[in-house]
Amino acid sequence: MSPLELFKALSDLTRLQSVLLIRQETELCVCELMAALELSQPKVSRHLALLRDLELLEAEKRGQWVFYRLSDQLDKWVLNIFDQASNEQDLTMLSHRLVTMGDRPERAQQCCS
Amino acid sequence: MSPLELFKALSDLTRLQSVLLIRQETELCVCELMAALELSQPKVSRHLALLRDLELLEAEKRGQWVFYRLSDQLDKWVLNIFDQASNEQDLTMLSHRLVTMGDRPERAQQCCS
DNA sequence: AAGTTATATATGGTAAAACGCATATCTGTT
DNA sequence: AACAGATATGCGTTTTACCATATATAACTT
Repeated sequence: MSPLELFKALSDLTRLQSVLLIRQETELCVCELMAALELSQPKVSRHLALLRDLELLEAEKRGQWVFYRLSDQLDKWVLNIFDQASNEQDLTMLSHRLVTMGDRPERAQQCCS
Repeated sequence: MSPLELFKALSDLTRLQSVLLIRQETELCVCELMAALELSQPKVSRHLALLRDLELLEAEKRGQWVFYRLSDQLDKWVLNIFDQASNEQDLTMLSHRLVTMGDRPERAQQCCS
């Protein structure tokens, strides 16, 4: 992954929002991103496939859903750039649509204190 | 300047190299960038104009030359992203072509200790 | 003033990216 | 088995980005 490849990957609003929202939420499935971004399924799926091919995202199929999360291979400089962008990019509207969406897939508890 | 606008600006190799080389050299004129990047004059000029319109670069005409440098209005997060990219982008070949180019415009001394 | 150098921009062509729609696949359900 | 939901992909179209060439402008030189 070169800086140029990263900047190309993030130079589309759908992909930028997808990456930053996934980073914030740890993982999201396609239907959750459809709801948050208010976009069609093929459009979301195609952009996620592109990010997966670049190894920015990893996909895991669980039942009928495919969950995407940040690759655990990401270099620090990539994560630093995500951080800088996150501080400038407002995700509150997207998060809100996530919380209020219907039929959100349930997930195992991340924490059991 | 939004993250999306910045990533679009940096998602082209000519623009990415121009910005990082200008950042390293403080300022460069069009003919120096032509020599360093080995590109045609209209190509360099057009990409610099785009970066200037986005207010990433400032242009100053001095005699027959136009010198470009980073805008002094840049937010910290933008500079941080430049830093992260600089660490990953090799500019040694470009710097070398700068040093060895013929008819390089002379500049006032930056320092007079 | 005529020529040369440095830079900017207009134009038209080409290639890449993104899109919408249709469809295929896979999983779970009745 | 039939159906419904979730995801991926094939395909034709549109949009966008980039480029090369030509030309315009400004400054310096002789």
